Amino acid sequence: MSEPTYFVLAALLDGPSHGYGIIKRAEELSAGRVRLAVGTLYGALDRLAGDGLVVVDGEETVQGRLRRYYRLTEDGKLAVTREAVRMEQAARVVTGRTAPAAWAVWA
Amino acid sequence: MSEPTYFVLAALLDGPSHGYGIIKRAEELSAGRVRLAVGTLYGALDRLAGDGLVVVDGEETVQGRLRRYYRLTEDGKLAVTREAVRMEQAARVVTGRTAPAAWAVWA
DNA sequence: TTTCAATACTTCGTTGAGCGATATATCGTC
DNA sequence: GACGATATATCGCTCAACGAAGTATTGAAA
Repeated sequence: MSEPTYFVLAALLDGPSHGYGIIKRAEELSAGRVRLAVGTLYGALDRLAGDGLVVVDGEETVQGRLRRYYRLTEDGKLAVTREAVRMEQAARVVTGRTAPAAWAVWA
Repeated sequence: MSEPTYFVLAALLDGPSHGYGIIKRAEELSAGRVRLAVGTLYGALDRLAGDGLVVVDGEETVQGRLRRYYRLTEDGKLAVTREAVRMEQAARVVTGRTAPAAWAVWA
């Protein structure tokens, strides 16, 4: 899973959100580092919906603008959690050079 | 940086290695999870060499088989370390849900 | 008043990484 | 003699990322 896709899922952990809201939330969560391009976002949402990791959770019109809400499925929560663990382990390969094989015990 | 590329660099932290050795080392480091496809490996090495993150460190013929050694540059070491920190922070967004903004203080 | 930034979704086209497949070659084992 | 491990080169496909352009509303600033 790529970083943009990961942050789309992570942004939805706080509850359903719409496209633009996800972009803003991902930027917050990453301290400004991850700025999802619109093409990336909507492409990722379509893919994730196809994979059953998110579902459309209704639409709403606010001040003349359409909002389409997306919600994490249970599969989606599992996937993003597994991905976080995977990244943590991968990071430790480099950051934990003094005891590089420590995490491998539980893997 | 993608996971395959990251593990190519990580495999070289122990010292210079050749293509096939990198594949095996990456598999070890990831507890068997990361199996670099040959096309991925040599493509990544070319790219990384072009970016100055690795350099060719001599060739050797062992039992009739050519070995081309690659070595991490200082830039490469920096890049893989930065990448590890980035992944750790990204992982914490999900795993550290009880105090999600904790790391943002130092970021 | 009109222009600009923010909000909000759609779609197109390009780029490039990942990767399977194929080719070539040696060596040891079964 | 066939197969698996070791070892590199290269082609071509697929798909994610992403910039860009299009459409549309609202509010603030100039």
